[in-house]
Amino acid sequence: MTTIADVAKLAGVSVATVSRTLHGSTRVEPRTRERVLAAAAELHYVASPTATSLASGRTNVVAVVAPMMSRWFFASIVTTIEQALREHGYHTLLIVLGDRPGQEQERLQPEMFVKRVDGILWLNVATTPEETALLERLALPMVCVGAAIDGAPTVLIDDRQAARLAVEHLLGLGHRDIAYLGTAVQSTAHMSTPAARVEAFRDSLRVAGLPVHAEWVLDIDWTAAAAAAAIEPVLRGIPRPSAVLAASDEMAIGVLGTARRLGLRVPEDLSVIGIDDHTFAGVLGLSTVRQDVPAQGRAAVTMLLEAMNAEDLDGDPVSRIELATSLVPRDTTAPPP
Amino acid sequence: MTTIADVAKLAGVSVATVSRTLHGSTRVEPRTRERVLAAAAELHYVASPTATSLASGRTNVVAVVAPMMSRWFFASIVTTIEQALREHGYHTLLIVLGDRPGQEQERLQPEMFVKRVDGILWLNVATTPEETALLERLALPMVCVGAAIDGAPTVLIDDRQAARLAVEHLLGLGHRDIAYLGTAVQSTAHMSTPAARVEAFRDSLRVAGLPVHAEWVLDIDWTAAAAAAAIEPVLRGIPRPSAVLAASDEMAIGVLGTARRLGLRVPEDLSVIGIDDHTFAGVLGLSTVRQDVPAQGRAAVTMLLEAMNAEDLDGDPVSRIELATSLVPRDTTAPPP
DNA sequence: CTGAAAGCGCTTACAG
DNA sequence: CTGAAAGCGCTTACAG
Repeated sequence: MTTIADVAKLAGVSVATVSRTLHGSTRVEPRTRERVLAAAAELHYVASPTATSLASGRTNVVAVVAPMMSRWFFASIVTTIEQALREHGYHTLLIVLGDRPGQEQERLQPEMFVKRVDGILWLNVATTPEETALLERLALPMVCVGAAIDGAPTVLIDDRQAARLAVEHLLGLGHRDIAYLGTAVQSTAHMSTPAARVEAFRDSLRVAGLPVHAEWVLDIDWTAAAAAAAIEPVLRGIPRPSAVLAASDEMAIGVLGTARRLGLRVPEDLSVIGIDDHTFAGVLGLSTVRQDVPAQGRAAVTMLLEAMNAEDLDGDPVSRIELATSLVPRDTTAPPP
Repeated sequence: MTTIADVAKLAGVSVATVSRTLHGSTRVEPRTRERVLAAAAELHYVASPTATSLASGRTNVVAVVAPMMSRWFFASIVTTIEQALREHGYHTLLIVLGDRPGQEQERLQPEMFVKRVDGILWLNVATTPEETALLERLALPMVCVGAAIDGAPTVLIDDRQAARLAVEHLLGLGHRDIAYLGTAVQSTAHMSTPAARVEAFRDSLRVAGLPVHAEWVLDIDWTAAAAAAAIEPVLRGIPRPSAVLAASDEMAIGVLGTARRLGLRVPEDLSVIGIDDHTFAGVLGLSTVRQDVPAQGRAAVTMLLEAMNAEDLDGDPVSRIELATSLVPRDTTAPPP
């Protein structure tokens, strides 16, 4: 591999001058600058990031921590984040943690971060107290998306509004018997999204003077398969709900599947609405509440860049960005039978 | 941050001894070993990966290059890969390239890899000749999944078999008029999967003595939305196919959506089959041909680890792993009307 | 078994 | 504007 010394020799200057013309703040005489650039190009010189980091103290790497990639939200936001970071000269170290905190062994290791990354983007991962403590001890610039950790800046959507929009849509259609999928499970107990959505669901019914059917509020793990299984007894029951609100489109798709298997027509016999506006929502005609995932990713990156470039590492701006959501009615919701 | 010198001082030994007891091959006297370990623990010492890399020449980082994260295949395989790499002490640098080669600017930069990673996992990304040349110049250990690049080891599925299984399933049911979605688009022209699948489709019909309806073989970009749009005129046409084979489940889901909108019952009026066994396939009752994505990810990691640890960097084993697929008939395929 | 020292490839004050 | 030199925090022969 060619080093800075090779370039210096070919250009007939010192390594310091090479370093300066390549990134330096100081001025370099145009002619020597050209010589250096030519030599670097000729040798296909690429500075060793490892040496650069050691000397400069910055790694230009950001850790992106997600509980999984297989869910639409994470796949989408990671794509946006990786591109936004790259535009700003940062590389993305991906850490997929799994969504069950405190399993067999510690999921989070200091080695993942210490002196390896300049900052952390924490995506909707529930933490144990030990993990929170570790992150605090790390004292790295960090921005959370979805789940907030202690005093870290956070970007999220207005989860209460999202659920409220969905409920109000169903109420407006005339529904009174509404099932809900996706309360806070054990593994997400520390996260605000599941709790906020189900609370808003309950509140909206209450405001409308309607009862909440406790046995129709289901506590499952936010996958399509779990939703499909959990909703079956409810849809077979008598009476059964005339509408289902799923806290995510993936769960809503599971409900669609079960309705089809049971011979229930959607929306004639059953209305179904989700939250997300998943890639498949349009194609399947799924009514939903849309959240702008790329916007969340870009906002998080912007906030992290600010935090990493902040002079004083103490002055927590404790910023918080909350994005609005919007109703997208499609074909799976209609007045009750 | 605490350094190796801090640990050495606290333990009353030299930094060399600390380094040795922490990773060294050489023996260290049990008592000094204990002192060092205690000191390291007390100080929460974590070696600077940057300094370690510079001194040792290895980064313990692998670049994972994917065209996107938003497709099921990539989300799934990246999850597996990240975990497999971590188990072996490697970190994952994620690079999302976009699926259109040769856009505005070069997608691939030497800076992404040079002296930054020990190896590359190349996931199904079509390359331009310039990109291939760059990768060759890099001379890094590399394993490809899906798309093969020059002499690099590759893991893929038997694409011809996958398409054949699907066609034979439809033929067995009595279908003779079959549409096909997902031939090689411009952006995937250099990749073997799209071509292999459509060729196997054609061959299978030919073997059965059936004609291929050219206007029913559609060239789209492998998304559900594109499939939903492209299949519409075909399903509205007279005559129309009695079955659709989509080269991916995501496209098949798009077809399901359009069939529903047009009031076509599946499978009574139209059979639909995909390839993948996507997370949603079970829930939606989609017949498909299953590919084992985690197995592909694990195989790729194993091959890359071997390549990175190989003594002689020249002896290309040019290995190639081809995994079989299996038919998973569900509810969306039935005999033609 | 252990320490002193060179070296990995950069950056960055400090002189000039 | 440019160079010599120290320093970033490790690893690894080389002596002892």
